[in-house]
Amino acid sequence: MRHIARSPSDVGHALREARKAKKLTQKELAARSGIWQETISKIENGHPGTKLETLFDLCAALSLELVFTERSSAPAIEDIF
Amino acid sequence: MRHIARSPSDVGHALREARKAKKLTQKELAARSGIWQETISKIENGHPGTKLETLFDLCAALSLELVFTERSSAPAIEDIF
DNA sequence: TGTCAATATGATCTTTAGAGCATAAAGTGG
DNA sequence: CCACTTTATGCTCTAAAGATCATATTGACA
Repeated sequence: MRHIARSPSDVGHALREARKAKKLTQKELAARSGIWQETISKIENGHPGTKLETLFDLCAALSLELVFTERSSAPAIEDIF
Repeated sequence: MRHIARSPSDVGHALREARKAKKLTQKELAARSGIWQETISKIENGHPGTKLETLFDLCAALSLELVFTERSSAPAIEDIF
């Protein structure tokens, strides 16, 4: 799993893909992360204003990490391998 | 440039390193990103609650992108090459 | 060490995320 | 179709981010 994100809605997309890849429901992820299912739904759908703390709680529960890199010229939202 | 971030303060660290690598002052970055110098200072120092919108504004101004990946077992905060 | 740039801190104010709860809508399998 | 699960939406309330300005502190260097 590897997703490039350049906007909050990309983040929502990446989180949803990661969650699905691990076959978790929002409810299960909520239980693991401490973030409410309703909030997860909103984040996955790109609602504005998500805080970094919330993001990292979800990342931890999904065993994800964020890597900052120089911006590539490659296409944005899509998955890369 | 490549930084792993697993917490908001890692993000602050990564942003500061990226800004310095590009030889920009907080003031210059503020002008480019639309985020206030005071706010940049707080983010770099790990003040809580930074929003994704703010982060991406800074990333855009620094030509950075975020990549979500499976968590490695490698050491956390440090830079990797 | 004096000056100016760079960064940090601190206060106020406005806006809003997210908790928390209820419930609607959408999916899905029998 | 129906019942159940999953996801989305909507509400109120409270805590807090970030804009904004003012100022303190730190850092560079001539």
